[in-house]
Amino acid sequence: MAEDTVSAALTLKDIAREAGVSLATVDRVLHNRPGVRPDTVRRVQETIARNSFQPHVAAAELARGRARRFAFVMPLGSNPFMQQIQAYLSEMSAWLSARRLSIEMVITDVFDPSVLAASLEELAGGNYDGVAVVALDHPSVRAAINDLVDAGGKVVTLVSDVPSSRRHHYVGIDNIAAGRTAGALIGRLVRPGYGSSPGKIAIIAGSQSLRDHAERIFGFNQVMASEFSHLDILPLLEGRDEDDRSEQLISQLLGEHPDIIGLYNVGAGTQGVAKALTEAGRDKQIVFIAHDLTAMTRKLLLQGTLDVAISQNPGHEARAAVRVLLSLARNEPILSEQEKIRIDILMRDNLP
Amino acid sequence: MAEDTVSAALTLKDIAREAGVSLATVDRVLHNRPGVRPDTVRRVQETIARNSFQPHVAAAELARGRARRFAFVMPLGSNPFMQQIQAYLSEMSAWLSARRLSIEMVITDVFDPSVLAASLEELAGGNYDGVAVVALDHPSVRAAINDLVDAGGKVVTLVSDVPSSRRHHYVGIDNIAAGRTAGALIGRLVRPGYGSSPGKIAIIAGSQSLRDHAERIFGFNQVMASEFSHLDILPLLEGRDEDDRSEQLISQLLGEHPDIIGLYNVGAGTQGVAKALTEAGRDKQIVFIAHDLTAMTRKLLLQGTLDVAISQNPGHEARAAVRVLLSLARNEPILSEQEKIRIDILMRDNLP
DNA sequence: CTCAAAATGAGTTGCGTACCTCAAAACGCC
DNA sequence: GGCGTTTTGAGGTACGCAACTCATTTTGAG
Repeated sequence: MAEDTVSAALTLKDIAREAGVSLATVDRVLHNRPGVRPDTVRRVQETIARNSFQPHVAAAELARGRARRFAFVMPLGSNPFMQQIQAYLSEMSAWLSARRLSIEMVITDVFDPSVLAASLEELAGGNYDGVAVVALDHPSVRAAINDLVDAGGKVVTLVSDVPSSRRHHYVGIDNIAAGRTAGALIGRLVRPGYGSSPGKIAIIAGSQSLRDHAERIFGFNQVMASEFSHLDILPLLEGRDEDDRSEQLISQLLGEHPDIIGLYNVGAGTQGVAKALTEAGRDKQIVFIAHDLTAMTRKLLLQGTLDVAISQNPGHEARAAVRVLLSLARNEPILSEQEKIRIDILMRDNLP
Repeated sequence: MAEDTVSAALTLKDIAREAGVSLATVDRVLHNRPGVRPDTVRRVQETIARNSFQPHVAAAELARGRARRFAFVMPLGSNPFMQQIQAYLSEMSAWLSARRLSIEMVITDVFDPSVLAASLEELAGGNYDGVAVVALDHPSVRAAINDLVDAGGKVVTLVSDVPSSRRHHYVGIDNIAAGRTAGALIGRLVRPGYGSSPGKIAIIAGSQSLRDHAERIFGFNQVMASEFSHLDILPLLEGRDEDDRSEQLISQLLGEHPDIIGLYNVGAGTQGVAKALTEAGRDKQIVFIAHDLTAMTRKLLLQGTLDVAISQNPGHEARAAVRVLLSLARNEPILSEQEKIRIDILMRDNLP
């Protein structure tokens, strides 16, 4: 009887007692505040580790008072994937407000390095606890990100990374692997040509100068060269992610090459490409692979025009970015397995 | 100046003032405690809704004092998928203890309805806040689940569902869709036979009486019949999820049928199946699809023996189960998009 | 040994909610 | 109008930690 070792959760007070110091000292150690001898710091940390003590997040959150503010820097325009991410962020509003978190959207031209860098520099004075940014990889953007980090904020790159910066985390996929996946699928799904040619593969992107597109193209070519070298890859077309232009380019290409058996659309403009395929009456013969799951690609998958959609889950990216920022702000470990974004292969039968 | 509408977060006190009642009454309404006139209840709820007030979860968590206890009822034996789920749960220990949550594992024979039901009934007296269970669909199990629910606990079925029970949530995949996905992939990846036959497809499962296996087989056959009727599906083999037995069955089958072009393993025993394929020297010619990502299936994918692994993410299932139980216990809404388990198509190039 | 600087102890306050008690007010019924 | 019951108000305590102040002790340099 009496006070037995009831395995009730330990508190800071218990740690203080066991380490033979006062609560104030434990607090100083826990928050890296100055004025504690290295020796004492070690003793306290050891006590914490020995008991695998974890501060009660609810208590910590309540005590700190002020709410946390995050900023999301997202691109202008009507990119459906980006809009989906924003929609999922809005969907979290109840979750966020119950935790006294606020998110501010900063819509800017992320494709202009100087504009993006300026937007980021502006945030540096805003006293944000964290920033998520769809980042273009450019020296001035890198510098702006590093400034944010130096100002004490946490920075997460979203969808598009700046590996050379000191950002804390990247939430997005490996686009080279995505391109490889597209290549492997095209190579394995196409049926050998009926005529003399073994079959040609067409590829269209928004622009080669977009980093994610370039990486996908690189991965795609890698696989085609090494594993499907018998297939004939046609020169890359650039559709600028526009439906009309893409449709026109593909229509013309289909006219010139009656022996196309596979088609990979690296970027947007899928609706235009699909239209060209359908109007040429060749949507069932040509294996068509594109990116992202939208209402439109879903429809195309169900009707068989599109064979595979390679996608990254926008909801997952939105939530992962928020969770990572929150964990970073709390100095909590990140569940890296949970936050890793996968390359989803979506076909008609495994549509979510 | 003066008190302007600073958009500081509202508190219960603000709600009480605005509704013209005391804190105690708001508290009674918020927790469905008796002793409040219906009229007043409505007025308070309207005030809460109008301001879209969300109680501060951290404060609520701190105030309630006692920690939450969850139980996970998992199967005996060495099923690697189940062991992965358990491993991911262990990995969350820091996350859990920082939130004063505890998880107790209850290992039992989930394939024996009476044993499973008994284990569940035992938990009903344990005063758990929530239970996650890998559930066999059987009347006595259903009754036990309903008892848990009646006792006030939250119940989540994991991996395997009991739709007819009053469980609050199911965390797992649609196995019919998984089977359909396997069928569509086999049908599209195989190369037409070289001889007279268009090619035969072999299928092996653990047992037809396992619900998840039966559902996958159903989905597989559905797709094969409707879309790939030119392919010849061989009679189902039952390998009891054992490597040795599966290897033997497949070896024999390969000997009898030189024109097999596709092979689908519905359950476990993938290592045995792969061995039979390799030893017959036909692993590169036959399209092989199996389930789940383990160290072994990963190796088989990389070396090309296995063409596709269809999987559900065990880490996601583990975390989703915990999060759903926690949200249910807090009477918080569930982010259903987040908790939905997807059917992953894994090939060599999109391995996580 | 002296003294200033560094390190530590002791204590307070507040965060927003849950949960409880007790008294007071309002209500419904006869 | 009186009575018992129901509803409401007012208030307190506790949860574990952050953040702060101020007094006291320890330390190291000269």
